Amino acid sequence: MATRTDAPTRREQILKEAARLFAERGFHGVGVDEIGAAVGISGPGLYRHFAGKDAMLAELLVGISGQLLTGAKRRLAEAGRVAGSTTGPGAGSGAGPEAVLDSLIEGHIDFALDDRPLITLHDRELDRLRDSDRKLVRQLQRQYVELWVGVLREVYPAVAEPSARSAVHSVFGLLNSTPHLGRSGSLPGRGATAALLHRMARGAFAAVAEDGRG
Amino acid sequence: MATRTDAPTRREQILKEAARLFAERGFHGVGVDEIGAAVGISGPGLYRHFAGKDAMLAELLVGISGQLLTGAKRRLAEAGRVAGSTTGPGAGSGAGPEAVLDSLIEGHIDFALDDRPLITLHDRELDRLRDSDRKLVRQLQRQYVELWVGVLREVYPAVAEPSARSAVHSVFGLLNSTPHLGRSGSLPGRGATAALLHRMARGAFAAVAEDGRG
DNA sequence: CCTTCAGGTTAACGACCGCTAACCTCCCTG
DNA sequence: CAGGGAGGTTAGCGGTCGTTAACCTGAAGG
Repeated sequence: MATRTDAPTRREQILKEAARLFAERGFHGVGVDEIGAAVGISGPGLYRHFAGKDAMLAELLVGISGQLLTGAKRRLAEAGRVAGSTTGPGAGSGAGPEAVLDSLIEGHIDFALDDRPLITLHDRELDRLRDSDRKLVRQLQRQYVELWVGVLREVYPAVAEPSARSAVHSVFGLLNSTPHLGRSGSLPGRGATAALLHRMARGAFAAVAEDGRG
Repeated sequence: MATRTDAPTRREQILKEAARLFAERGFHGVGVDEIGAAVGISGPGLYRHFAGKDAMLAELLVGISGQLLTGAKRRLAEAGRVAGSTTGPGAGSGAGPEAVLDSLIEGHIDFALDDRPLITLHDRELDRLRDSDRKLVRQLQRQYVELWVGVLREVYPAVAEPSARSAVHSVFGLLNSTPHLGRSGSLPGRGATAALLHRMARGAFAAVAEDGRG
């Protein structure tokens, strides 16, 4: 998460290209030879860096989920509040839950715009993992969702928990739609796109609250 | 689109099971033997009904896109208005564009809730098609999107066209999130889920209009 | 009763894929 | 200047997959 200035290592190159290829053609649709070719080496040379094709996917997916969760926790902490305590409502100290929600949305949008292949993989190739890895990824994802649900219900206390959870999943679907927004074509600049997505996410959440005790 | 009462033909069984399997494990992740086993026959027996595995996927994707577009056109026509004319604005006769938008949303939600595997395939396995089929599907999808964009801009005339198109894609992402909403688990009933999604879609669109000349 | 044909079956082929084995070649270090 | 490990290479094995070939069967029709 630290700002990197040095050149990317071979391992990172491989992961990046593998992510792009997996997103484009699916995990089973890409051969190890193609991944190797994408970084200038060929075929089995990858096995000097990874235990196998599965290991690349696992590292990608665990990395994505962990990065999302870590970023969200950091943003929640930066708001000067205490996260994760399930002890009950009313514990919020101050610093505007609305601002925290905005920060979460902003973070997710940044990720969706900067790492489109990863966001594609994230909800597409999960079932191709070994059981243990899949469980880990799902656990990280669940924590991420629950973190959002908690913040959302502080902003809109009237919304029941199942509705809040569904709403969060749906807004993820909205924010993760970036790969479909013109292949770097007509979209009116990154900033405008981010602003648009942010406004829509807030609008969708607000609509849940209007008569939203489901 | 007519209401069917007779038993499904073997071809339809195959398509349905293939859709489910493709959605679960990806096109390349499913073998023809599995598809055959899912309908009680085994392996190469499928070739009495389809030219090959690719043909099944093609028929599924073309069918989905066509069904969505046809349904949307019908709903637009049922509102007693004229569709598709690019001759300019101001041609709307009456019957509330808001109602048309609601009808489009309702139709898409019905599809997303009733045919989750298909909605998953729809934006996931498109690149596995032969060029001609892929072009056809993309053309149908584009018409569908443009139809939505037209209706949306009648409801919110201040929204610029690129913003409207992005907004439509994003709302599709929201509505298509149904596969992630609990594997038939805790979601509070089909009707409530549909209503929630509908409200969120409207809220997202409304938020585009608020200061939304992007 | 014979034919035909739709809709199956199993066997097998050829291609491809993930992975390993064996080998090579720098470059760094003592 | 050894030498050893990091990071490549090519050859090839074993398994899987899509597809075809050849054969079977039961029901419909004249």
